[in-house]
Amino acid sequence: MEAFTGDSFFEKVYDVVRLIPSGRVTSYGAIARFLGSGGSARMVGWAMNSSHSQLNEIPAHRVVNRIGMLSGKHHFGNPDFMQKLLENENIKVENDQIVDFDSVFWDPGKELETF
DNA sequence: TTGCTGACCGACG
DNA sequence: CCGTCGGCCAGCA
Repeated sequence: MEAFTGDSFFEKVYDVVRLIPSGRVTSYGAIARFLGSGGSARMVGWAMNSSHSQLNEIPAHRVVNRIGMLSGKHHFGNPDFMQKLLENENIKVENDQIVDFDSVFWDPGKELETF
């Protein structure tokens, strides 16, 4: 995948997040592990925090923690905005948690295993 | 330059 | 089962 030409860890994260198809979600740890950083899942979240800085729109609402909880909803300006976006993609959210998370989970390492 | 913080995760008791 | 702790690394005061 020549798409992953990002020099920094952040740009790689942005690339992966952008590749998340509509109606699917992934976790910070999955992205971190896919990038080979393993335990640096926090950096993925931090990259999301800086994602507003990017000119490209980052679908950060498709990135949640490993249990499918909308841990970062408070960073979307309005807490309900993230859930709204997910519901707009046929992803059910209940009590700040994605319903049937296992079905909508998108693993970069699995979907992009050719990498 | 040093040190604290953070949208996480896994291990341990 | 549930609370706690360490590690990961880039920004910022």
